[in-house]
Amino acid sequence: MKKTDIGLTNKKKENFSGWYTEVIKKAKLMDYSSVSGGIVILPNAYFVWQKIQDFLNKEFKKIGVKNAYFPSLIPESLLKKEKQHIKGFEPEVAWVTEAGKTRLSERLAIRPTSETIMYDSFSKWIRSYKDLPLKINQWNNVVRWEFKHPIPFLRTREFLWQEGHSVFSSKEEADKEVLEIINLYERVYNELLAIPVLRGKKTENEKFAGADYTLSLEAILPNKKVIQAATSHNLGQNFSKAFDIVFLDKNEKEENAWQTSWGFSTRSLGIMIATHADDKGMIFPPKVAPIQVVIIPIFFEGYKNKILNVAKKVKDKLKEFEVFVDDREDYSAGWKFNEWELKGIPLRIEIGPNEIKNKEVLAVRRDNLKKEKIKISKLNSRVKYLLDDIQKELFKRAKKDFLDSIKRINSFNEIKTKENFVFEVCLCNKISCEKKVNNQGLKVLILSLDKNIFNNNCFVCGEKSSFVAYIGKSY
RNA sequence: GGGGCCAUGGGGAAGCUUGGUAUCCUUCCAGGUUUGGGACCUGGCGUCGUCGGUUCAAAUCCGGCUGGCCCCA
Repeated sequence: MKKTDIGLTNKKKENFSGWYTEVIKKAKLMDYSSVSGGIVILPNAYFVWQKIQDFLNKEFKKIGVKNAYFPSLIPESLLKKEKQHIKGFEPEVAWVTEAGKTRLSERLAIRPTSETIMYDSFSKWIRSYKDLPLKINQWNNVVRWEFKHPIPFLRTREFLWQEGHSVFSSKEEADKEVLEIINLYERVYNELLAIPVLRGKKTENEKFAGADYTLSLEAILPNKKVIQAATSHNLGQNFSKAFDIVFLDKNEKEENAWQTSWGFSTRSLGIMIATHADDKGMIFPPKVAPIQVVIIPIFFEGYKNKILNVAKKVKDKLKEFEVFVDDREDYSAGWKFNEWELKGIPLRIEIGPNEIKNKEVLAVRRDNLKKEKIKISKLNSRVKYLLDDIQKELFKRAKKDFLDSIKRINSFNEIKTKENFVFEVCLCNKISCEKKVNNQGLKVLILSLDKNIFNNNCFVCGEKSSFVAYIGKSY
């Protein structure tokens, strides 16, 4: 076979969108459906989504968030109750107008987000301060009919997410929660997906329609475009006024409740793929890999059964990991190596006659293709170490690209006036500064900016501190 | 919002200008020899996104629709 036929035809650095599409198709992460902007999320990608769900559900439980489910159709009258909200979403709402041959008396929106339908219920449920706080989350799909061309995972007209909605009796509690949630989302990116993100606040033009303010995470794609990675909104009393969510406080006084809403979507899968995959194909961070270790028996005449037996034993030793034995006999070993590299499995273990002789296996890591012989007696602990190390290495690599990108974006010199902002990053110690990656990158950015334009007060603590914003080219 | 490109078997391409019933690579299926970086032999499946028009005849020409991609605001 010709060398050019091996692996991907597009290069990550030369043709990002061609490369991205090729990776997700060939690694079997998604398939196109016959609805424009609607994709099929295939099992390998959906596995990652389930890992994210597991993580978030566990954390939600700790802070008293409960899962529930609300209808996907929202009556027009409800959707229009909060003025800023409908103004922001109206252009991209899809409507149901008929059932069978009957025209509906009121058209129904397919939810672009669920504030309105949920808060209609909340107003019935909440009577007293004793009913608060109320924290409800739902895992669902939403439809936002964007007219920009869809990009699998990154911009689709239907996507999966979780949307959390909390109601509090004071502004302070709401302020505290939006920050707490954005920190939680950052942990999903850092700890599970091994992706660095910037944390900050959206500008007035970019904030959620109907919110007082929006905190967000922004990631940077390999093509240097900035992309919103998750958001957490403080809704103030805007919706509680529109939906009449009132409670009696301890002094028997009626008061409007304070609300927040926050979401994390399957766009994160696209950011993960774009960040870690390379010119050989996908690379899964080990913590979310559908298969963490693939075992490839190398068959030789007379050794077949022996090798299969050892492969089985090795698999049993690695019970705590997701392991797959590729014992297909009609594919050559080389073919399998390439296929599993394309699919992004973090660690490959080869077992052949040499290994059997020496009671060891040959391990090859996907991130740098380094090979290493491991004694079978030490297998479990070494595999654990290697998977951890791959996770760390991917994060380290992503951070390096992240900083390079920030320098590049900075050099674009597109930021001239405050009106161009989409996003502000606070350098206040209380929020972002424990992350060295943010510090370093932003220092570079800030040096070349006009400090008179960019100085501001911290949006959380109110102290004088520097804000930085960039537009780059955002998705 | 404005402009451009593309659609041929599971994947990738040629054929289209000048209409004559489709070719190559790969995959897939069956059998056999193989397996340490995409093995080989033999045989086999598969019909031009979709709807309509022109024509004796359409992958090819014309129009609508659907889907995909890119660039600029």
